[in-house]
Amino acid sequence: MYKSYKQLNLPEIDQEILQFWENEKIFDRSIQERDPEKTYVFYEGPPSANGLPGIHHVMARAIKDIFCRFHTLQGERVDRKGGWDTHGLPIELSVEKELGITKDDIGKKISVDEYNQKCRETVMRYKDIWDDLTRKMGYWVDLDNPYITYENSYIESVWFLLQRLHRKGLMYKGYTIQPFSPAAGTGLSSHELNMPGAYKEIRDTSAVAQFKVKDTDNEYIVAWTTTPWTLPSNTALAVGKKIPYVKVSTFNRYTQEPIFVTLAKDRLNAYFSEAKPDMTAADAVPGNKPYPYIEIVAEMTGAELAGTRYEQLMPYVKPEGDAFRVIVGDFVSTEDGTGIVHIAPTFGADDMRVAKENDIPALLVKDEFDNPMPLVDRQGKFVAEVTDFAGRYVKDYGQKEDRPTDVDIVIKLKEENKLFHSEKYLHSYPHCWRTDRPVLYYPLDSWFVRASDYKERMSELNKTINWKPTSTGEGRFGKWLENLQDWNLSRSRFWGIPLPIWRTEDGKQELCIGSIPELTREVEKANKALGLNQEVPKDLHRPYIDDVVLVSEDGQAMKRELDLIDVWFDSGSMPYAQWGLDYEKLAAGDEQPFNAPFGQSYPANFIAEGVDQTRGWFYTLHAIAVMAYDTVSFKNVVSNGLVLDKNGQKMSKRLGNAADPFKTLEQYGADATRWYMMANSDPWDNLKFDLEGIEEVRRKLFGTLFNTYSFFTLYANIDKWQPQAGQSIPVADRPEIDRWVISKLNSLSKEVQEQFSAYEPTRACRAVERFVDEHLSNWYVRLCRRRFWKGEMNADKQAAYETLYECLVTTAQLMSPVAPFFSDWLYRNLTEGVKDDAKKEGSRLQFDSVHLSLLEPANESLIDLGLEERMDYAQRISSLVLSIRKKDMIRVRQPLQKILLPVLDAGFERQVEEVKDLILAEVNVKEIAYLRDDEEGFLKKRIKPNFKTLGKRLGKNMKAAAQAINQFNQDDIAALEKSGTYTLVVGDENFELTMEDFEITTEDIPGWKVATDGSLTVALDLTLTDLLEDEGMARELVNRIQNIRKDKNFEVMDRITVVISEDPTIARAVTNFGDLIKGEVLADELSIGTPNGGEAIELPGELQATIEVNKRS
RNA sequence: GCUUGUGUAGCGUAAUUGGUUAACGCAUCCGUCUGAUACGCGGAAGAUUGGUGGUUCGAUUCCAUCCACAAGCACCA
Repeated sequence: MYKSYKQLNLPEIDQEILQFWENEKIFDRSIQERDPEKTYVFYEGPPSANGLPGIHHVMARAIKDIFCRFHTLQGERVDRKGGWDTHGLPIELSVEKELGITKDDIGKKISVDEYNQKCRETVMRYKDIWDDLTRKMGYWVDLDNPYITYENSYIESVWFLLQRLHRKGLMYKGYTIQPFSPAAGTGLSSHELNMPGAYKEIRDTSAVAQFKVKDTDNEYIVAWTTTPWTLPSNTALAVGKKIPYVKVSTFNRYTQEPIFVTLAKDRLNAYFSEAKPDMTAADAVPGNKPYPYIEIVAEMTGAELAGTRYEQLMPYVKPEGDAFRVIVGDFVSTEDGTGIVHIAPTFGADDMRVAKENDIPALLVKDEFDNPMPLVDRQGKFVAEVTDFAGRYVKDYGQKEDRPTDVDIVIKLKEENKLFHSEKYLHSYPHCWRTDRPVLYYPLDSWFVRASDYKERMSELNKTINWKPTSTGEGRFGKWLENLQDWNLSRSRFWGIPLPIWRTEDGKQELCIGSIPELTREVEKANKALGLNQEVPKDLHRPYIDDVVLVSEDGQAMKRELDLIDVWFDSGSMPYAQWGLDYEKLAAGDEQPFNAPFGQSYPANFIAEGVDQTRGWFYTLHAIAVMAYDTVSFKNVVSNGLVLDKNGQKMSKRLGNAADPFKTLEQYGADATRWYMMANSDPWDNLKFDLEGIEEVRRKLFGTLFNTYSFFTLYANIDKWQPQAGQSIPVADRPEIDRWVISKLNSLSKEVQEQFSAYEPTRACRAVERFVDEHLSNWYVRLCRRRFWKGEMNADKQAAYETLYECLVTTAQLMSPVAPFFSDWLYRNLTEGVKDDAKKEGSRLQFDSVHLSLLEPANESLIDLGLEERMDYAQRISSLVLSIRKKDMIRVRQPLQKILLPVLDAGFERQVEEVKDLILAEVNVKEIAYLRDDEEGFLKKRIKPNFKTLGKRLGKNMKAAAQAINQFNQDDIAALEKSGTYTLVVGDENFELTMEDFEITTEDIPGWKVATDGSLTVALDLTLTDLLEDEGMARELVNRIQNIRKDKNFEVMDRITVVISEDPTIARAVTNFGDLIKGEVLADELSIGTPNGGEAIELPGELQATIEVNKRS
């Protein structure tokens, strides 16, 4: 017996199947039972269990799950090691928030030890919730043996990779400009700068300073800045190579002295009102108002201007090198300012870069340890050397001063005839999210990976990766690689992987450690040399590792560089670090000394994450693989889009529009949710997540399939039908419609397998939807219903059962990657009773779960495109007939005599003839007649040019040709059809056209009711004879009696007796079609008489009658 | 600001890669069928394919430009 259910309950199925999977260890078996030689490698990008999972995680993980399951289905072995990302800023932040401390307090209020302990506890806080989601959504990943990035074995593997890069000379310590918060005393990551609210609109004092050209009396180059405090550090001016500049004569508005100023021609109007040759000093007014200039005395391009030397603006400190030159910068624009940019290499990233390119020195002083430092210290104060402003904060850091330093600098410039213009300027400027104080761009020491050295190689190898969608790989990722900068590895934090570099005091000797054994050796060496008694710490994190002192070759003590590494390096190392180091291989000098099964699991066949990982995980995986081993680390990558709310807004807790993944799964089930996400749109498009869409999927796909299954079980249980090996009817011997649906099924199987192989889940899902709804349920089952419930078991019935059964089993397999629960439920219900036998025979029904089954390639020999075509005709012709009936209000139960079909071509008639019976039964018509063209002029035809074939040949004559062809009359068309060729004359050119250059359709059959669909035309004979009317009435009676049976809750197989009240029309119908009625409603007796009670019914023609239906005892 | 992507009926998506009635589903309205299916079927209404220009005999499709949305990267004088 097949299990039958009252109604579909997907969440209940989830529960049941989950239990089953766990009890029978199905996930484990789905890996263990596969050939270890045939692997499909998948990498799990580690989530952080520090935050709660959202609905977008369901999306991302559904994608991962689908392709892993699909490849399992194809017989491959897909190991799926889970992982946890345990380091990083968000974790530190949540710990600090909880403890109510700031970074400053670490080491003071709380020891680093305690702090890190707290991080370690916090990081797995939501692990249980994550595991719960993983389980409930049906994501199969190994959670029992995950890699965890804070474990020693992981850390030392990362060290090994770092050491490998170090040995290749790819790591260096350098000075770069980074966002820095003086108030908090820490550098900030771009992540922190992009926190909401970090950029604020503020009003700054801006200045246009006058830089005096060397060896002139009063010629100046003017440059604008919104940060006057950087002016003492100026060492160059940048211009645009092709930008035109002008030198104009005028007066200084503050000193009234005559001056010449150079600025971009495009910016002239920003500072001057007009040319006024008779201008006097009195015309130069203070304030913001532009005033005139006398005249343009010279014009030049930036390229010509470059090389000009000028005097230092604020000569507090002398530079070491060739400074104070005009140089060319690619970033210079004329959008605002003067088109000339003031360069202070210590306080701007562009500045530093362009200065380096032009050998411009930075302005530096020596700190107390004789190390170079900029003119502003780490607290944001000017150094002593900047005498006028020494000790003053450059920005507002809570000091109580009369005036901001910027204003005093401007005043000083004004007095010295060095200021051309000043005004308050409103702009957005980054602030430290913690202290709310402005950020400075400040040069900091950092460790870098020379990623830019591998720029070309990374691009090259990237081209071998299959990106979904390609635009992300070529565009977003490709462009990023083209402009690759060195990777800043340093993070001055506490909870993360420590940089394994030890240096001597002078920084001249350094050692990069690549494993715990190596560290042990070095510690022993140091102990001996320095007389210490150190041990390798049990935990490689700070602060323990900071205490380790190593020794250089010449006996100097070496201390660890205090930085941690960027957490992105952690996750990018997972292909190697998830397995840990194999010390034997390491000792043997293996270049890839990682534990098994590293060799079989590198590189990955497939990874998937959100697009936001393009420059995150996708990049770090790629960069590390290319730099360390000159390979790709993944061959296929799917980057999914965002999950937005149904209005296209980003989901956020704040807006309250975030969908709760648990509620969604609980209410709709995992399968409907997953299916909706895949079928609705390509996963790389943003998804407008709408619960109604899930409901629709539940109804249309799962509901339909459930009903199809219910239908099958209803009759299969009555007939006690089960598939039996060796007894099945060869497909070739089955009826047309069976062969058709089997053909469709194999076409589907082919399509679905192709699409999944090509990482196109949406296309695969839509193909399944179409098959289930349009073909299986609403054509095959609908037309075959009678075969299941009519009569005794015979070959035809047997064929019907087998066909439907095969369709259901294959469909379960095909949909199983996306809908793992329902498909398993379906597969198991179908195979439960036959599994034992199937095991003996080794058939595909033998498996304990659909996820252990093997999906065979589509059987192409069963695909019959001709058959599919004629069934398509049948569907369309039926639909057309029904539409004519509808138009003329003739109900389907009323039989009609004849359908008339104009013959399109010889093949058409043959095709339709094969499916004639199906059409006639479906639309309740007695016969089909074909109209050939013998009777000229009977059919009214329409002709259209075939643009596809003609367009190429005719080119611009196409328009004239189309016009000529559209004007063909019926005789022209007939002549063309007879000869098969036509000579088209356009202008003085002749074109020989053949039949395929035209599309001829039948437009009308005079005297008949006609409907058309594309090239198909159907006419219907609406004449009603008495006999037809009687049969129509008989069918009405069948319908009423069936309804009564149903109302009375009779069993499907119950026999009945029927008495109908007297009426001449009814009597005639009963006389002529009594046997038909009896057969349909399973009546042993049918009579006209006086019903004893019974049901009152209405019949067409406003006929009233009473029918008495009784069960036969 | 730069880069990338998206824009088709109220909503969600198609369109054989440049070929002529722009398709499907949901929702709405009207009608209808059913002994698996409150499901199906039939019909109606609903679109200047974001705007403008261009290439072409022909553009939803190619190009340019603008607009809107989203993301990424910058944010700097």
